Amino acid sequence: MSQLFSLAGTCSRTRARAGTLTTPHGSVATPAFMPVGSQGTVKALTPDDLRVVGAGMILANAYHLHLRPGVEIIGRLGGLHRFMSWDGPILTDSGGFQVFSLGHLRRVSDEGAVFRSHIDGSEQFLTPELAIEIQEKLGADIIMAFDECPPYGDDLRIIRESMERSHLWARRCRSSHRRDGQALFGIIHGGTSVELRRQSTAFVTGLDFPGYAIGGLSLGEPKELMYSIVEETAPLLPEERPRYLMGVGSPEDLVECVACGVDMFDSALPTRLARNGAVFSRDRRLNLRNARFALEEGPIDPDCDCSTCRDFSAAYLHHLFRCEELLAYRLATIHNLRFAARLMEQVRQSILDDSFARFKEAFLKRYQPTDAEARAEQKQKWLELRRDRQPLD
RNA sequence: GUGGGCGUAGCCUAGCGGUUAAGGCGCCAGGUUGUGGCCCUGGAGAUCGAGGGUUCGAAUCCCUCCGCUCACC
Repeated sequence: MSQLFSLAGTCSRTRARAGTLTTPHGSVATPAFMPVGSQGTVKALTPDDLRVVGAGMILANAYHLHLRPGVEIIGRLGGLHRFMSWDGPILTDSGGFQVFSLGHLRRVSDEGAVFRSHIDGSEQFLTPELAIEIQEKLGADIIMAFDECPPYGDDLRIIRESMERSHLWARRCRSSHRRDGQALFGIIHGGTSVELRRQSTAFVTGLDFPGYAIGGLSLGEPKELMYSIVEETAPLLPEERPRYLMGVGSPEDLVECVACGVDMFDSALPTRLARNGAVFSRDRRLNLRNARFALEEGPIDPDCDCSTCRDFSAAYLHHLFRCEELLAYRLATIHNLRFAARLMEQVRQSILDDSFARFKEAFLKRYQPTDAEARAEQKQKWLELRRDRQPLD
């Protein structure tokens, strides 16, 4: 397989990197945000829409597609790319996260996880080998190791046991993966413990994967805690391999974590928020359902170059959401994904110009993610937590 | 016209003698991070159709009126 990742530039004042991912279905400029399309569709959009908003790679999900329609069907229909008519790069998640978040967990052992389908309640058994087999049949360009994702708040002993199980599974994934032209990424675990993250990084990088993910974050921990773990973990990963932070995608998180040296991100947040009427703008997040938009003639973001902002007023989107019209989902999703893609483009350009540190400072100063009260609450939570956690690290 | 039923927040209802009238929808705001379009959390909003009476106490019981509705003429 040809070189998967190449560096194009680095920032002199932070750890930010710009690079290129090269896959059988095209190349992707990094840092990159990958929209989530679990069921073989980024909800409300067509592949043409995705190309227009500048989505490089998209993320599908082995768990969802295995339960429905099943990989046999997708295989007979020519694989996932052909099935969903998207000829760009695809990354599939193994389903580890879903087993532990969606499915009714029955039993987990070193062998694998027994759980109930969230669709029909049937009993399912997923092992590292099966997760790889499913992902090989789907045919994504990048696939993920099967891992365990313990909830935030578990104590250190449980996090360590879970991490060790993920390590065991990572080794089995590595040795059962056969398909050429498909890169298997290992996943670093260890919760919010810096020490466990170090151990996990040493173990997983020892298995020599073509790329590495930081998993088990963004599960309810305060943002500052997540940043500090990413800051400690990302630099330990091999410089010449791509680094993927799983499940992170708010604008401020993207900028913060690029600065720690992360190259790839995915998150349901931009698309999910869009379907609930929340959109990003240059200054802050907006809730289009708010009454104040009823007469707003301008676009939701005057700086945005997406088709939604070009053609429609905020007042019209407000109306569509009030009526629960289907077009609302599409227009808001187009905007949020364009916002994320454009943010990544600007970030990348500033890294290449070596002006990223200034860009980051200016962006974070202007962009207000949520309202002040909610942020203060988060900060308080973090301070209390830091007090309680002192003995652990 | 006669007899019955019903009038409780913008809408639909619960409460049928006992603190401060409850809930759903809607409305006003928050939240949402390896996606179920769901969901969660706050908030505002009611002279209980009007007037009179009984009672320590009435949305609740009685009387009159008004409005809606059904049946019979």
